[in-house]
Amino acid sequence: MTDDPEHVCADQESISLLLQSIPSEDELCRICDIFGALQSETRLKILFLLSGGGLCVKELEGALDISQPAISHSLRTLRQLDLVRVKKEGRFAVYHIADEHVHTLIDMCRKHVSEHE
Amino acid sequence: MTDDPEHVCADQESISLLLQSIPSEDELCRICDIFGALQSETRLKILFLLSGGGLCVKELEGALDISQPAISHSLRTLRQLDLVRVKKEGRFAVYHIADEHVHTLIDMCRKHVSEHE
DNA sequence: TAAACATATGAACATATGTGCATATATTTA
DNA sequence: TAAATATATGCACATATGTTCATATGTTTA
Repeated sequence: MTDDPEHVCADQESISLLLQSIPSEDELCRICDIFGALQSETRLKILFLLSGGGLCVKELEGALDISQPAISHSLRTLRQLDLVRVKKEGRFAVYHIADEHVHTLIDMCRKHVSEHE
Repeated sequence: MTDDPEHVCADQESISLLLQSIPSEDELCRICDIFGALQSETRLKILFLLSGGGLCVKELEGALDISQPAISHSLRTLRQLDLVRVKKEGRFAVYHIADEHVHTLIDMCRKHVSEHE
């Protein structure tokens, strides 16, 4: 015998209702892609570095022990999802965090890290 | 001729300094894994559904057009990263969002979605 | 205009990941 | 204890992803 009352499954109607409250396939897909882009040490490092201010590819190359093409590929991924933006300055391509959303996300990560001792 | 002053690359010292401000490899790895878990329509749907309250596997199965084993696999992934937790209630395994961090994350997604019209 | 520099891209390969199927485990009910 | 129910797991396969190498593009300087 158990103290806990047994769980009562919701009927199909309530479940259908629940389903309506979640984002559409399209929206989920987009969210997915964004998280996918963040599932990469390289791209996370880039975002953390850029969160301090704009940097060109050369600087990122100096900071990260990763080849230039690999960095460019990562930047493209981040660019395509509008997580970073480029501005051409002379011969350099200066990348920066796209907007406050992304800044918030990075801050969130920092907090998460610091809270886990 | 251009109005913009050309970008000036930071020297290696400043770059080394920048590097110190980003999370350690270990922490990055953990963040990576979390985002990795979120890069899945199935797992995102599960999280959105659970954000309304605890649900057992059976209910998730009724809501999602996905096989029971696939759902269990997804739940395991989420469990291992402590994004969801289980509580056994009789013969049911009731899953719920692990903590406020995760709730915040899901809310963030909802906001993101609603702000992009 | 040639050379040097900064960045981007494409193809290819190795590895990671998700899903289905079969099946194992655990709990409850008869 | 047998049968039914609820969930978990292992394996295998198809697909997705990241990285490297070679090379293309674009910009500046000599």
